[in-house]
Amino acid sequence: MMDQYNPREMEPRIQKFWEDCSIFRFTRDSKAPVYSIDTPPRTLSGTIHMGHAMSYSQMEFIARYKRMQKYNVFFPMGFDDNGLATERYVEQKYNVTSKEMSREEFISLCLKETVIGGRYFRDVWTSLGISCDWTTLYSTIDEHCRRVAQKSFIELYPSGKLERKEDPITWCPLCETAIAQAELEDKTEETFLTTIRFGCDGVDLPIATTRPEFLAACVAVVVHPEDRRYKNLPGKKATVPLFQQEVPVIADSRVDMRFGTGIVMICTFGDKTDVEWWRDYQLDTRIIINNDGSLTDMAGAYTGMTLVEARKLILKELKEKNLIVAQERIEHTLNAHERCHTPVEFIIANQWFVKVMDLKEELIEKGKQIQWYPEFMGKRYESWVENLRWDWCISRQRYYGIPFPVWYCRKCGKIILAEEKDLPVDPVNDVPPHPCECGSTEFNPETDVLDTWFTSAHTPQIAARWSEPDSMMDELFPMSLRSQAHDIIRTWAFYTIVKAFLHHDCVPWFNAMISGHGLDEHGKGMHASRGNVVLCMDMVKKHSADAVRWWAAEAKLGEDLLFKEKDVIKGYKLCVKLWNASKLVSLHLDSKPEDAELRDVDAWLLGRLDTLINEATVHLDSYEYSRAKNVIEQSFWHEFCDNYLELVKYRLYGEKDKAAVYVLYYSLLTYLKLLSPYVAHITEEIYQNVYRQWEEEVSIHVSSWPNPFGIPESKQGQTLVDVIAALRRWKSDMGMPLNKEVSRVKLYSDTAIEDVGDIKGAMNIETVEVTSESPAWKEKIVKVSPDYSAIGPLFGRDTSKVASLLEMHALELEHTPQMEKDGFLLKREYIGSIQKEFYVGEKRVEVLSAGDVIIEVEV
RNA sequence: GGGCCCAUGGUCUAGUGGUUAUGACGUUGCCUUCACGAGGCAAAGGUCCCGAGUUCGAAUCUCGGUGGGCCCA
Repeated sequence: MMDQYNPREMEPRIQKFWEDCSIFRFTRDSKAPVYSIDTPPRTLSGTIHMGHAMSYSQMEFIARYKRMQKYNVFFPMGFDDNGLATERYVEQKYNVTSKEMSREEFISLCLKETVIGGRYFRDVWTSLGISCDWTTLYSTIDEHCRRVAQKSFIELYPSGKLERKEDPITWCPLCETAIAQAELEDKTEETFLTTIRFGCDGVDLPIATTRPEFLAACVAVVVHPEDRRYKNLPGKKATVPLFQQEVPVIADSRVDMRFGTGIVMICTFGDKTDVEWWRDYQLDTRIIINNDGSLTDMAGAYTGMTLVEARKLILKELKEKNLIVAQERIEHTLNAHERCHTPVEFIIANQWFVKVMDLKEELIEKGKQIQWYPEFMGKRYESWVENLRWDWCISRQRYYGIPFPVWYCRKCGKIILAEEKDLPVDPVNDVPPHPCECGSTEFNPETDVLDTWFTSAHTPQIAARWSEPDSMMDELFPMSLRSQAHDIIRTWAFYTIVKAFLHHDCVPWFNAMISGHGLDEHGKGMHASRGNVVLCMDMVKKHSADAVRWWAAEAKLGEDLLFKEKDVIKGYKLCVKLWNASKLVSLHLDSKPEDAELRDVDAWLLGRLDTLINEATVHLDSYEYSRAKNVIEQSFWHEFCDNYLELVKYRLYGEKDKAAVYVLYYSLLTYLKLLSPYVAHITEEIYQNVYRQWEEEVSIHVSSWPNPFGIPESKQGQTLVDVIAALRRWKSDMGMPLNKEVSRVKLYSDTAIEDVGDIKGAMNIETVEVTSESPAWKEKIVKVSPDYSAIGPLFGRDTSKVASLLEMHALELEHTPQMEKDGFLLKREYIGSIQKEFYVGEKRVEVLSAGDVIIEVEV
C-alpha cells in the first residue's frame, strides 16, 4: 500500500488534488461561521526567499487549523504590484529610469513585469502548499483596486479628511517623489561636525553643523534660553558666513546645550526639526534644493551643483577665509528612503495629505480594540501613533500607480472630483464629469499618483469586493485576522486601521498575528545585495515543501528565525518517521475497526492523546503554532513511535488484537490531523492511502479537528510503559535484540500491577512476577573505584593502602558515613563509584528501576 | 537619549513560584531487532548573564546593573 516516501512525486500531485477538489474555496452560501484572514500582498521583488516562506507558512497553519474546526475560511491572496516597489524593481531589472521614457511606455513595462511576477508568486506559493483561495486573487493595480482607492479618495475629501497644501514634505531625491514618515528608515553615517564662525554684533559666533552646504538656506540660529554663554544673544541678528544673510537669533528650550557649541543653525530644510522650528517661528523660506537634489539659484555661486559638490567647495572656501573653528568626526543618524536607502531631503511642494495628526487618540483607541498576538506588538502600534509628527502625505510624483481622481480648474483653481460611477478614472486621459462652477471647461489633470499604501491599506475591503455587485463586506468585514510581520506595523497595519476608521468607523480586524523575520544563518536579513538569499523554491525542491513548512513552524510567534539548512532537514526526517510509522500501522489495518476492550497501555496512549489534543488546541487558538508543534512532535515521536508502537507490535503478529488495531487506527489518524496544518502534503497522502477508504471526508484538511477520546490518563498504563522502557534500555545496553527471550522478571512495586501481559509480550519474557515485598538480594561488590582526587592529597604514600581498605569496607560505608580502620579515617565520600552484583540464592540477577518499580531480571 | 523585546550545556530552545531544568543539533560510545540507520539506546556537557529584594521556596516575581536585538528620536 505504501512504499517509499517520495515528496518530489507526491507533493505536486497532492497540490493538484487540492486544486481539483477546490477544497480551499470560500463558500458564500455556507452556514458555517466565517473565519477571514487579511493576507499580506507581496510586492514585486523577483524572489520569494525563506523569510517570506516563513511568514506565509505561519498564517497558513492557522488557515488549515480553522478549516478543520469547520470554519468557512476565507484565505485570499493578492499582489501589491502597484507603486514604487515595482518601479524600482523594473528600473533595476532593465537598467532604465522611468523618466527617460514616456509615461505610457513605462507603465506598460511595469504591467508586463506584474504579470510575470504574479505567475512566479503563484508557482512558489502553490509549491509550498499555501492553501489560499486563488479565485480571490487581486493585484493592487487591477481595475477593482483602482476603483477602491479612488472611491476612498472621493469619499474622504468631502468629509474634510484630506487636504491639499503647499507644505514641507519628505523628499527622496533619487526617486524624485514625496514620501511619508512611515517610509523612512534610520541610517547611521559617519560625517564631520564642522564648527563655523558666524558673526553677531561684530563678534564671532561659532556654530557646529553637519551640513555646511546648507549655509545658503540658513534662516535663523537658536540657543537654549538658559544657556549662560549666550544670554544676551536672542533678539539680535546673526550674519551667515559666505552668503551674508542676516538671520534672527532665537531662544528655544529644545536646543541641546551639550551638542556642538550649543547653537543650532536652522535651514529650510536640513532636517525634520528645521521644519518644526520654521513652522513655530514662521521663519523665512530659502529653498536651495531642486527636486533632483541639485542646487537652486538661491545657492548663489553654487547653483546647479549637487549637494556633495557644493559641500566640498563651501568647506574649502570657509577654510580659505579662516571661518572654520574646528572639525571632528562624528556618527549621526539620518533618515533615508526605505525603498532605495537614499538620504531624504525636505522641500516645499503642493501635496495631498490624509489628516491623521488630529486623529491620534481615536487611532490608539482602535488599536486597543484589536487583540494583538503577541500582545506587546500592540504597544509598537501605539507608540508609532503617539510619535507621529506629520500628516500622511499620499502624493507620489511617479508614473506607475493609481491616479488621483482629481482635476483642477485652470481658471479658478477649484478642485473637481470624479464621480463614483465613473471610477476608475485617469484624469490625464479622461475629462471631469461636469464643468467647473465658474463655467470653465479647461482643466489640469492631477498627474501625481497615490501612495501605494493608500491602496493596500484597503486589503480587507479589496478582498471582500467592497462596493462591487458581488460584495461580501457583510460576511467578511471586519476580518477575523490580520497576519503580517512586525516591520510593517507602522505602515500596513497603521494605514489599514486609519482607513477602516475613516470609512467604516470600526477596526479592520479583530485579531492581529505578528510574525518575526526569517533571517540568514548569521541573523542578517536576506537581501540580494548581501548575497545571502536562500530561495524558497530551492529548498522545496531539495527537501520538500513539508520540510520547509516544518522549519517555519519552529519560529515562536513574533520571533525571528535563522535559516539553517539542517533545520529543514529535521522537517524531512519527521516526514520519513511519520511515513514509516504509518506504513507499520497500515500493514495491520484491513477494515475500519470497531470498539474493543482496551488494555492499560491502550488507555495510556489515548489518555496522553487527550492531553495533547487539549494542549495543541489551546496553543493554536492563541496563534501559538510553534508551541502546538512542539507538543505534537514530542508526543508523536516519543510516546507513539518509541513507546506505544514498540510495545504493541507483539499483539499484531499472528492473530491481531482488536484493541491494538482500534487504538492504532484512531491514534495515528489523530496524529495525522494534528500534524496536517504543518506537514500538509504527507498527511494528506497517508490519509488518502490509508484512511480515505473508511473515512468520509474527501481530504484530511476538511476533516474535523480531533476531539478528545474522553479517556483519562492511565497511571497503570504509565507504569507499564515505564517498566517496558526500562527493560528496553537494558536490552539495548546488553546489546540484545529487543525480541531476545528473557526467562524471568520480578517486579517489586507498592502499587499493584494487575496485568503484566504487555510486559511479557512486548519484551518476550516467559514469566513475570509481581510482589509488594521488599527485595532481599545478596549484594556482592564487584568493583570499588575510590575517588583518588579526594584521597590522594589526603593520604599521600598511604593512598593505595586506603584504596584497598575502602574496597574492603565499601558495604559497611554504605550504612555508616565514616569509620576508622587500621588507623585511617575512611569516609563514604572517598568512594567514587561501586559496581555491585545482586544474587537471589546462587543466581545472579540484574536490577533496574522504573519510577517506583524495581525490576529484577534473571540473566 | 526614549520605548519595546531578549539573555537557560558548544549552538538553538522548552520551561510564568516546588521538575532529577525540556528537547533538538553537534560530540562520543554501543546496536543493523520483522515501520524507520534520515533509526534506536546510552554518555559527556549547565555558576539557568550579574547583584539585591519578595517568599518556607526563584530559571520563573520585583528592583538595579551588564550584554544583545528591534523600533523611534
